[in-house]
Amino acid sequence: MAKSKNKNTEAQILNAAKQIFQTKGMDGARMQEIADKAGINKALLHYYYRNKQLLFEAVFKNAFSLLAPQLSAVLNDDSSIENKIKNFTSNYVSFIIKHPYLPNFIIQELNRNPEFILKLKENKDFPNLEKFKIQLTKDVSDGIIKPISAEQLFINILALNIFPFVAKPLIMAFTNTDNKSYNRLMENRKTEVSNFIINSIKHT
Amino acid sequence: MAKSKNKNTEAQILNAAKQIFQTKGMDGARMQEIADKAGINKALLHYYYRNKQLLFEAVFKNAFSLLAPQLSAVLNDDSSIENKIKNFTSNYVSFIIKHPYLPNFIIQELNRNPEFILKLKENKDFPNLEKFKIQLTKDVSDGIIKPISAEQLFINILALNIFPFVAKPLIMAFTNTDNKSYNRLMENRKTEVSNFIINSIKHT
DNA sequence: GTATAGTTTAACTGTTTGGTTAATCGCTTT
DNA sequence: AAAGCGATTAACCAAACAGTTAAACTATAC
Repeated sequence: MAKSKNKNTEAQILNAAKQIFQTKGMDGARMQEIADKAGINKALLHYYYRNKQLLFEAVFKNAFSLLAPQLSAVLNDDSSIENKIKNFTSNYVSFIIKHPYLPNFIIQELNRNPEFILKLKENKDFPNLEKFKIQLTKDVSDGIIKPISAEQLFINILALNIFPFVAKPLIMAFTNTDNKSYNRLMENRKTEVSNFIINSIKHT
Repeated sequence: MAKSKNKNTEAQILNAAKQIFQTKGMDGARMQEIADKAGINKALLHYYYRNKQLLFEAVFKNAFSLLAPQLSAVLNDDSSIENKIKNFTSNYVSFIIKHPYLPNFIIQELNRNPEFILKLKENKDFPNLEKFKIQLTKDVSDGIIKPISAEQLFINILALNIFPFVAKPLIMAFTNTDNKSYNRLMENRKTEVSNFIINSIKHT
């Protein structure tokens, strides 16, 4: 079984590392805990991934490669701005439910080490605003959409969708909600948020 | 000089701890590094604050006590909803410039330890939505503002204002901006964001 | 069946880290 | 001037930690 276990253990390690790193961060994670969660010896971690930093980077890149396509969808598909916003908003909530710790993990670790994103930017799949910018400029000059820069609109879309999950404990406290009703709030946002954005930018 | 230095060192420690904890987080911070930054011996940290956890809590509570009044302003002053949004949005950007690491620090540490907010909720100054809710309900039934729940609107206000600072490295990469032009973007948001919100919710 | 090569482990190492201790310093009081 | 006391330090300690090593295990090739 040894050789067939090969790929299996490697994936098991990555999966365990994902759980630990995404909840505790690079500094809070312990190699021993990852090994325990993967059900293997600690030395085996170093056999597959040479050290903590490399294991972390594998997890981080993997996480980012899940998030990036979600964003690229808003920026590069061929539908109208209005539809892009609608689709992204409803899809993103579903996406997050599958990967609840992901956005916070990425944001937290990028703040700890901002140079890290330079490596990611070299990738050709890295989200790019150009197409979105052209489309928006056209819609604005056509009078479909009120004047707004692509950067500001993009920031607003990200903010309204991502922030409620990143700041979940804080917002739960302010709004006095438990987990169940918070999830209901988030479920409502699938349509609330896109209406909110479109209301704001669409010419009447 | 010893007794006069008393209050001075305690504040120096808290200040150094603030800088280290807010940039590196609880797990990434080192007691030695805090001592060095405060210009004192490591044992003196334990003399004033018994251990790392208590020193951290002092820093955290201090940070939260700066943020809370900013939020309470939106919720409890007597101006119109429109003015609240305008004021908060422009004030918040100025506030952040003075305390750039603060929102991220609070969000990050609350995610690491969500039970921590329970202690804070006991405080009577803890931001409360009740007044805001009543005001909004009235404005909605008076036809001044389009139907929206207080929770959703409050989340939107926080998201649009706070997220760009929390996710700064990520957004800088997506929008291809350096520090200078990012700050310009943020400066523009002082008016952009409040217009964006008011456009969306105000009845025409 | 045994040599080979990749996989896995137990045990170990060196260093970092939070925290302690006992001594010293310097001001104030008497 | 010396006793008293809070503030400060150097030196130390035990635990936790990332990483290493050398041996054992297991499937396959010959």
